[in-house]
Amino acid sequence: MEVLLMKMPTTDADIAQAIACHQEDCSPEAKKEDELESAKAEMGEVMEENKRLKKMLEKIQENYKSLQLSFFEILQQGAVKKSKCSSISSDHNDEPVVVEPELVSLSLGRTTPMESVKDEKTTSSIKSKDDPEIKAGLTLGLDSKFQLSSPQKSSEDQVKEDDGAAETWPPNKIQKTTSRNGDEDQQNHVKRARVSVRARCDAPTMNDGCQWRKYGQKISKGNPCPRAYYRCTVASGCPVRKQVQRCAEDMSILITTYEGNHNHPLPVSATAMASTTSAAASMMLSGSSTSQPGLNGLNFSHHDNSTTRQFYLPNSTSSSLSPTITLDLTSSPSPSPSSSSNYFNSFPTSFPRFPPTSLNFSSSESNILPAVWGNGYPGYGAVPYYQTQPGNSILGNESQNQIYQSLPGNNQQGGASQQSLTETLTKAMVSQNEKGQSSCSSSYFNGLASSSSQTGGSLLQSSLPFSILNSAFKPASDDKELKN
DNA sequence: CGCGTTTGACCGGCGC
DNA sequence: GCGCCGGTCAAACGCG
Repeated sequence: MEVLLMKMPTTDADIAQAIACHQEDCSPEAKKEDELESAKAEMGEVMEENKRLKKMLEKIQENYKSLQLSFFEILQQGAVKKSKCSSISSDHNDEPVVVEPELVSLSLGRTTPMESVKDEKTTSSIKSKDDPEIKAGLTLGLDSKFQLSSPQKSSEDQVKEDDGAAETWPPNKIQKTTSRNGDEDQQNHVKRARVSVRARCDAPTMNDGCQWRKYGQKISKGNPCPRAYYRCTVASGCPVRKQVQRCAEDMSILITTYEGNHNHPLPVSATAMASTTSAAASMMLSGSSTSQPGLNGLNFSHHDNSTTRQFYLPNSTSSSLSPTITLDLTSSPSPSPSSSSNYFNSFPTSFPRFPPTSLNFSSSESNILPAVWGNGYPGYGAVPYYQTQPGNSILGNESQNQIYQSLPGNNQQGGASQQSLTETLTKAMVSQNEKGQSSCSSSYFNGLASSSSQTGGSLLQSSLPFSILNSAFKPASDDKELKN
């Protein structure tokens, strides 16, 4: 690949030289014709090489997509597995070990494991024949997948999860009237995960592809900016809610907190955020089911002592009962690092089971994600929806996944954002996986904050800025989308 | 007129 | 028990 790419300018230069010689030379006509012929032949070769390169790029992109999908499946399955495993083996049993799957994994618009396995098998078997590098990447993903996945079991969990999500989120009044078991109800509340995303965004709210309806606004203590409450209106009974608030430190930073599982198929453009938050929530909850940080290789507090570039919600919307994971997608540190550091250090640390977890994916060079979320879409209606019967969430997600996979390489904005979003998370986590750590997904967090200093020969380098990934694995058309 | 937003009231959890 | 605070409800309002 690189050899071919390197070859291109030289051949072009050769052609130019030949043409120049052809123009300057005043030799007999026979010689001219010979040179002309040779130039034409070289042109033909270059064109063939171009075609081959295009094909290779397409293949690489397709394989990359399939790898991404499979990776998220691995994460989610691993999360469920881990939670079950830890709930059984944990000696911290001051609460019932029965952890309902829907509260362990925040699955926003993900696909069914079975379907994904099929896709993975077919795509990889077809496409990984010729290129050894691609093959290596695929086998990497497939190996880990086959080690981790237990499709049938997971799909059962999936069903429970989707069903349970709609039941557990209704307002407290309904919860109390429908549930007679107060402890169980409270456990549900305890295990509900939140994923908050910090991103620079000028718009009042991040455009994440879903439809939201505002149902309330509050001035919260400690932040002059009001907090807005939104409810997902893609489906009538969707339990997903989000809170949007500007950061008190930096008004340009928008903090969006997602809560709950979508019980309906998502718009294509919404799967990016959904899969990202889903994976993040799954990972954290898989770890948080073990009650002590540091157990099973899980060390959330690792971040607390590391860099000052991670932030927690200044006045976190989460009570001490709700695990919250923060995805910091801001491109630069706070304008006043010292003050912000102090400020966030003063954030209450009274998280008995769920210390707030921060993922810092920010890069000094990459400001892609906020741009995509904030301005990437002209509007909700701009991206085609996949309409299906409400309530049949699994079928809907499968179909949606098929649509997502069938997106052409030069596809819509949704595809571009999906790549940039998922690449962000994937890259950070794949780098952890390739370090040979345990298959439990929570271990992906280990050393994440210091991942920028890690080196290695992995396909997806964690030290690479995301923009490099995007430019390297995307067709030119996607780059155009990102610039918009 | 329908839909979405605004905003004050209300409710429940939690700390003192 | 009381007050504070976060979260939600629902009537009023505005806009297309």
